[in-house]
Amino acid sequence: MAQAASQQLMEKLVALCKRRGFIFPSSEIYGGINGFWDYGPLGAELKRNLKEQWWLWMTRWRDDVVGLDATIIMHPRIWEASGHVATFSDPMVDCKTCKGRFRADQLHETPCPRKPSKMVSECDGEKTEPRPFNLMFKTIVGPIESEENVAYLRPETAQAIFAQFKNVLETSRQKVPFGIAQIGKAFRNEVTPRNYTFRSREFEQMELEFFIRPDEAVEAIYGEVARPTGPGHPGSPQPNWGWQMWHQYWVEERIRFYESIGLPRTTLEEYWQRPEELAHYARACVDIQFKFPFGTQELEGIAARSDFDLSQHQRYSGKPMTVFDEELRAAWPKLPASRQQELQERYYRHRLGYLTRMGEAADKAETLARQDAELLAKGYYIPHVIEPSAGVDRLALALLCHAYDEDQAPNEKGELETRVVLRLHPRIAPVKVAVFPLLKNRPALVEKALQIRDLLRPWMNVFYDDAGAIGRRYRRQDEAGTPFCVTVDFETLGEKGPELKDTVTVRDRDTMQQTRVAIADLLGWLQERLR
RNA sequence: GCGGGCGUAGUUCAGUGGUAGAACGGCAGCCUUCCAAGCUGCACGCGAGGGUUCGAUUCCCUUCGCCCGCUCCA
Repeated sequence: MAQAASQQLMEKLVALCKRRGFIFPSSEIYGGINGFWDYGPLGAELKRNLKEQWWLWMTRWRDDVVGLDATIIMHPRIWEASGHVATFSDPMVDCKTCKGRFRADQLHETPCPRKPSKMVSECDGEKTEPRPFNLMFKTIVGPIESEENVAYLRPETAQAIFAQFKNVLETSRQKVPFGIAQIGKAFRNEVTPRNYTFRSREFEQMELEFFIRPDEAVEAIYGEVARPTGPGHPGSPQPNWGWQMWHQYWVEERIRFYESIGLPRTTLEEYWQRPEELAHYARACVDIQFKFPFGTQELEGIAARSDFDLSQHQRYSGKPMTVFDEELRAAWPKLPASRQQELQERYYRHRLGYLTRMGEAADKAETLARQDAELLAKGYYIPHVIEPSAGVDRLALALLCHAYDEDQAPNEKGELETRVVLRLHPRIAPVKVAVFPLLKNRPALVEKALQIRDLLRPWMNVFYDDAGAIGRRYRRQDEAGTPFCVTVDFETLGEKGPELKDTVTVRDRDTMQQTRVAIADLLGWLQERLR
């Protein structure tokens, strides 16, 4: 029953998005293309506002984060370093009998789902040939279609940040801890795009890579590392924070962001990945999930990625990804020898573990890890990373799902009718204010309304409408999620007495209440409520 | 990728081997002194391709897309 209701809600939402111009199927006149969606006039505004809010929140309003806008196609070696070529392109075998799909190189180690006593390689299910299974979109750079010209559309925006880490560090006058933020398209050849726009093949990400000192460096400088003492926001960043504090800080910051654009905490769930679920390089990962009608699903992942990413690029590119930390350099010689040794040993073990997992030969791994530990004592390290990574499209979908509402409103005859209203937060509403003349066939009303449109237009997205009855125009804006409608009536013109001259009615989307506001105060009145 | 269901107007639906209608919506005009009013008119569709047929939206095949379940999900 609940399932049927949620399905109905999604169907209504999809119809509304189509009808009002939020979201269309891509290439619809040719029958559409699976996993691709376009944003119409209202959707484009919504998404733009969403990204704008994120950008303000994550970079402009902070001193310690800067932006980046990198290319979608990058050097293919980036995806070898990141691990995407390996994990995204295993040849797979499908079993037509049990419908299972298996990695071709693991058939001898994977039990058959039907007869677990046998391995897949020895069961009698009918299997396909191994087929390459690449979740990255491939393309050719340059006109020659040859293997060495193959490149990929990025499956995530993050790697560009790591690849440009050194350039940004050197030009931005930032010091660790600091972050690099980026918004951009990413592409994944998903097996099954599903749930409307939730899992699309072309999508947009908003990612922050926040670079922090390794705990050993914090400890060397400040004596000890501050760790979380309980749940909740830990307050303003402190220099002695270790990775756990930073991770918790970003989880809480991100939730505050969602609250600021109209997703209350009650609509969200935190999912802390269990140790066995974590990627091998991750120390922790929290998914911020939204309770979609089709299930509770991830909006954003906040991962503590250790120094894995920059380390990989250091190994693959041969360029050092270390930073020099003057405070660490100054603090180190003042430490007792035993402390130095203990910190170096811990750092060494961490580096050795990483290098070994990445397949370096034991003796080489030991040499490299020893070098890293020596560098630490001189003030050099590879920064660790906290990565809050959000999907723009699924967030837009979450906002639409949360905003969709139906209530009862009286029509002209006083009968109750169902009113569809998108209760979007004013910050992200595509249209901030609609301006109407009460009647279209009175030139004085129209003229005044157009003046008000022009008055507000430099400051916000305004929509002017004079077609049909006023009630109909209100309802149209309700479906678009417009928080305020301004109507110019005969009072505005001074026909009902001088005291209401040059005032307008402002109608509130959610309460349908009307307020009389002087035109002179209108801009300020609205801006206060749109902030 | 597998199995099942479904594709008719912007939306929700009806219908037929002789090339389609309703409601709501949209646009234009008239009207309308605050919540989808009224009148008049207009526009828009059988997902695509192929086959059978004198003729296909209807039957057949292919394909694309959507929904559900499974699978997958760095």
